[in-house]
Amino acid sequence: MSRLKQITEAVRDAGSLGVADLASLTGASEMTIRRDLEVLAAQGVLERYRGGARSLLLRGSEPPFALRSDDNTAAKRRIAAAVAALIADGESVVLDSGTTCLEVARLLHDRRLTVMPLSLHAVNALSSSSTLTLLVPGGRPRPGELALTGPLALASLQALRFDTAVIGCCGLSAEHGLTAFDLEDASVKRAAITSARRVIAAVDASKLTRTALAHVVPVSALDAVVTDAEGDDGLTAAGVAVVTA
Amino acid sequence: MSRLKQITEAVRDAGSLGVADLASLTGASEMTIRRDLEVLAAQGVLERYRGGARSLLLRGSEPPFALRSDDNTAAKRRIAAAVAALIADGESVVLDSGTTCLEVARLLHDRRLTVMPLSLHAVNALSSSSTLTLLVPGGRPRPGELALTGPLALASLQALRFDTAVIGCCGLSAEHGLTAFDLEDASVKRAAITSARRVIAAVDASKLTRTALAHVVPVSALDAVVTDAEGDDGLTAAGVAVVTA
DNA sequence: AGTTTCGAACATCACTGATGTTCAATCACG
DNA sequence: CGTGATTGAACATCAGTGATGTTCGAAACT
Repeated sequence: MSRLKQITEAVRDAGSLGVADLASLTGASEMTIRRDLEVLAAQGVLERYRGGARSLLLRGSEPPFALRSDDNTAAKRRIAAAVAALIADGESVVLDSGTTCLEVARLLHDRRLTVMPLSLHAVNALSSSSTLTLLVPGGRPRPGELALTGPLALASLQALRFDTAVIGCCGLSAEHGLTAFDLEDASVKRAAITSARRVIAAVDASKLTRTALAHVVPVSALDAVVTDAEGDDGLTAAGVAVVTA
Repeated sequence: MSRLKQITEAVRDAGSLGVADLASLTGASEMTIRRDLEVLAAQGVLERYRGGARSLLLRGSEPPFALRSDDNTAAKRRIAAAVAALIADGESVVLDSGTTCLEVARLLHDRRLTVMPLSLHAVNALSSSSTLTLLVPGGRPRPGELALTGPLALASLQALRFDTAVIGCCGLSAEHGLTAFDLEDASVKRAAITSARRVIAAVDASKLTRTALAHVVPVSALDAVVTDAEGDDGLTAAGVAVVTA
């Protein structure tokens, strides 16, 4: 686990912690801890005060992109590979924001497809491809996440029709459907789903036990769920094809 | 001058050249030349054949972004600084693609503004800013240049009104107005100009003696031209404020 | 006023990317 | 079909960059 994440979690669990505590916890020097706190404060994870820092992470909010991106990479890669295998050459694909979908983007780099990613991270991963047609939606990028949101993003999606939408999420259950932490994200996801003929949700196991604030769609709107979990949680019963990566 | 540019120009001037020639010209090993040719071929600058490469650069086309970006940086920085000084805090700005405008973007990073850049390079330069409101237009990024074009870009621009447009170009003269190499770019520039109350053109000296294929607007559509050249070329007579950086 | 904390500046180190060298495989041409 | 030139993969080397630690003067609490 990276030191940044270690600090984030220690501060979150304790509410607030001193620089010296964090230094002895991580084994790094106090100067390094201060530099880390500066980075995390810039990301909005915590707030510094003289001598330490206090957490700003609320329950129900999401840790920032940079800290999630190397979480569980193995599972994400497997899920992404399974998703990529479901996509046929020549298709047009809208690709959601989030770390799992970013892995999907990397796998699509040399494919022959039309892709519209909903986050600038994925746009950057794909912008050097010479084989695929890249479409950028408009919008206001959310800091850190770089997910495109707002009326421009919705308008871009409404103007187009895709063969497939690949959607990530923060929570998924047969009961509560697909949920997201951010309200704006939720409406973008919904617009993406509406614009696509087929909807694939890419969901790692941890999301299947979680429900987030914003409801996006019921599971009946999904055609397939790709996950690394064993349990099914009633998804098949709801008429969704579950693919285990 | 970078070795890549040296190779590009030597091949362009000779039509085609051998690997050994390029190695002795640049002082690098043949292996390095081969790797360079691979890069340049991927950018569409030239075409490789066994033993050498032949140029693909047509007269009237533009060398790729990566080769222009560290050309004349001093002049670009000065122009960019003068442009940034013309923009007041709180304004909304649409920022054209191109290397000069990318320098402007870097200077706007910590300002309090609303900015919509028309190229992904500038988007990336600004996406880490916490002070400004960043808007991304939709569109299809042109390879290399990463300038956003097409109906989505036009729609994004038509949906908004800006205080200021900062426009780069490939050619500018009192007689032929503002011109660009790429037709799609030209319509995006025109849409940006139409959506803005005030139009500033950022133009280095080399552009003032050049005219490109696509006509964008006459000089009368410009409010100010920021340049590093001494000569005026009849711009002032056409009613444009000329700022010499 | 005294003590603690902070951050700028420099030193150090690991790592990445660029370049060169070697050599087996491939290609073009006679 | 053979021969010599050309290519690119693999490894070695080196410089530049980024991360970390140390020091020390300045700033902030008590």
